[in-house]
Amino acid sequence: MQQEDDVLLTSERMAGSVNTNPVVIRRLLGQLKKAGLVEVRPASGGTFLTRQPAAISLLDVYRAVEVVEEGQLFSVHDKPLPACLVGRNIQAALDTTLRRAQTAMEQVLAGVTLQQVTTEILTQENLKD
Amino acid sequence: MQQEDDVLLTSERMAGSVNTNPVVIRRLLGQLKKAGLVEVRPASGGTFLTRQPAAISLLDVYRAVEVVEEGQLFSVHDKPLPACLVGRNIQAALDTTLRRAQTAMEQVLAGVTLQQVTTEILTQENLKD
DNA sequence: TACGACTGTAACCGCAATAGTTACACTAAG
DNA sequence: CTTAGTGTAACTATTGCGGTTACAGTCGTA
Repeated sequence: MQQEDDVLLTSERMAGSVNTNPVVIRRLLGQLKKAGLVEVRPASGGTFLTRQPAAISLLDVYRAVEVVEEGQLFSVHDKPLPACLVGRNIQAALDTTLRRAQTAMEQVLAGVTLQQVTTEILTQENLKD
Repeated sequence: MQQEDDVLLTSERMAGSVNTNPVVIRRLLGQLKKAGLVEVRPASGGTFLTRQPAAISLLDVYRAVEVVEEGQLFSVHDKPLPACLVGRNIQAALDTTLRRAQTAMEQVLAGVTLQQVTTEILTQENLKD
């Protein structure tokens, strides 16, 4: 994996590449690191994947940057009137459905790897013009 | 459908029931109306479903209040560097996958009706204590 | 061992989205 | 025509987040 011979991949370079600030990149990198997807060299820079791109799914990334808490893609009104029949039970009534919906979405992400995405990008490029 | 004999369902009542402001309710009702899900009596109040609860899916509601544009549950970085291979193509490369993920989620919502939800709520209530 | 390059993170600003609120014109049932 | 309720504009407050600055921590390297 480690591309030492390649050019050094610092947060600064990445930030420049997507028109943003290095700190934003480092924050994201921190999440990816916490999730064990990347390894970061503190001193003389450089970030590397800890696994083969074919072994990392979009769900891994999605979870890592926690677009949404493990819990709930959908969040439900959290201050219902206890006196209300609906307020008391709607959360539970909706819960399994919403959870299933979220899972269905995540399973699609789980089925696509970084490898596939990069391959796709290159394919796109060849089809240009 | 019309429950004339029942108590009048004004935005004020609904707001009180969920601890919010009548205007917030009216805004939501406006979206549901635009989607053709409800009918609202302008003068002496009252809101009614235009279809049987069994004929309204959670997806209908979800779409009506447009939690997310028809287009994209996921939005991708929109100002890529044209000079960058990845920037140029990642959107297209990810597009079909993300669309499939969103559709998978929506299909689950499409499979559940308001009827089922209300039934579920009542069931929950009976299981209490 | 000291230097320099880079990461990790706190702190702050600014912007956008949205709930909440007030106000008021519009509508229709009685 | 009166009155209760809707439709909507306008404003405020709050929240979340990208962007930015600043600086301490880390570690290859001379």
